This record gives sequence, structure tokens and C-alpha cells, in this order.
Amino acid sequence: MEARNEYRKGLWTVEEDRILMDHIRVHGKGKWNRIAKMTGLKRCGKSCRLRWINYLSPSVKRGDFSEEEEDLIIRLHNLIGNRWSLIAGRVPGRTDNQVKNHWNTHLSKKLGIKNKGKTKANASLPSLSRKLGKNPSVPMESNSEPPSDCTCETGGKTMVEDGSQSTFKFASTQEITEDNNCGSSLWFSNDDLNLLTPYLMEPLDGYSLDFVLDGL
DNA sequence: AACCGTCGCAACCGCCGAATT
DNA sequence: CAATTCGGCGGTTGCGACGGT
Repeated sequence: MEARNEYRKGLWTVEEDRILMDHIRVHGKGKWNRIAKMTGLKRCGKSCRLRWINYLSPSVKRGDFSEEEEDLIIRLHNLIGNRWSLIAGRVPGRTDNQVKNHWNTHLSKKLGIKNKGKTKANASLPSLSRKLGKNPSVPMESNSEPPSDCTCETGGKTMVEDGSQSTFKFASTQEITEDNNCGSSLWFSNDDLNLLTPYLMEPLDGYSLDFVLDGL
């Protein structure tokens, strides 16, 4: 079906990166599917978007994750599960892909979460599936708009180091089920969060809750 | 030095909801 | 209002790098 277009796959070359960046510099982000036509780049729109978001964007931080970042990811994951984009939105400069990869390769190991090798990924949380989004009973709050693209700034808020080394005891997250509504939407309302049991909130001690939840 | 298994990360896939036509 | 396109998400795969034997 797609034989006619023959988009390239695999790793991006320096030249492809340059073409994409030039295009974005001139035309801005968006309209990803038109980039191929406009630039002659043999990459589908999705691929372009991913390349920009995960690698080329100047807001993407490279390099190792700091302890603070790991700490935050662990806490947020404990709270909301595999909602990588949501978690990434709270970790300045990190993308969902980075967070997901780091979790799967480092943190899950560090925390002793079985990953069954590389296949059939973990789903440490019964995955608050997006399919639940069809639940009509979800109260969508007016303030529950999603974080904008690359909301990486922390708004001047600082994280508090609690001084403890990374020994986290995890309460079971199994309690978060469809019944809690919180899986019904990408974004939690304040009420939704109140449904979370205290022990789920506890791992966030040391952080301003506002910092964690702001924009959710 | 060569082989092999594992690891880590970039990228792809399939699905879904929102936006546009 | 229906159909189509677009953008975004989480899960999964592919492959190069690396380390052990």
C-alpha cells in the first residue's frame, strides 16, 4: 500500500537532520506530513516529529539522568504508572521516550522490577489504558488541560532533596483501577488525585505537590 | 582475536482522539 | 455530520556498542 512512497527507515543521517532542522527553523513545528513533500526528505511525518521531539529540539537534555531526575521519575511512576509523556512533562528537558527507555533499562532494574528481558514490556501498573478514556463518567476539569508541547520549564520551582539514598519501598499500585476514574483521561483533576490513597501520595513527600501536579 | 550474549538507545508500529475538510 | 488527516501516546523492535569467555 505504501510502496509508492518509500519512506526511509532507520537511523537518521546528519544530512537528514540538517534538512529537518532547516525546515523547522523556517516554518516552525507542525504539519509534519508535509515536510517530506516540501523538503524532499524521505521520511514520514511521524518520523520527522519523533526525530525533532526526541533528539533535535534544543529543549532536549542529553546525557545521564541525575539522581534528582531518577528520584522524580520513580515517584511519579509510582503514582501514575506508565504515563511516560505525563512523567516527562514533569522532568525538565527529558522526553517521554527518554524517560521510558531509562525506566526500562535502568530504573526497573534498580528497583528490582521484573522486566522479562526485552519483550512484552512490563506494564508495572495495570496501565491506566488510554482505552479507558472512553469512559463517559470522567469529570474533565476546566483546569485539566494537558501540558503544552515541551513544557519543560519548572517555573522556577525547585525540587527538594530529601537526602535519602535511593531506597524506595513501593506500595502496590494495583489499587489504581478503572474505578478510580483517574485512568479515564490523560489528565487528572484534583478530585481524581484525592482518590489516590495516601500511601500513593507519600512517595512524593519532599516535593511540592503543586510542582508535581501543576498542569496535570 | 574471534565469537557470542547482553545492554542501551533510537526509531518504528499500531492505536486513539482531536482537528480539519 | 461524516470522512479524512494529523498529532500524540505507550509498547515494541532493531541494531550498534560493549564486555565476557
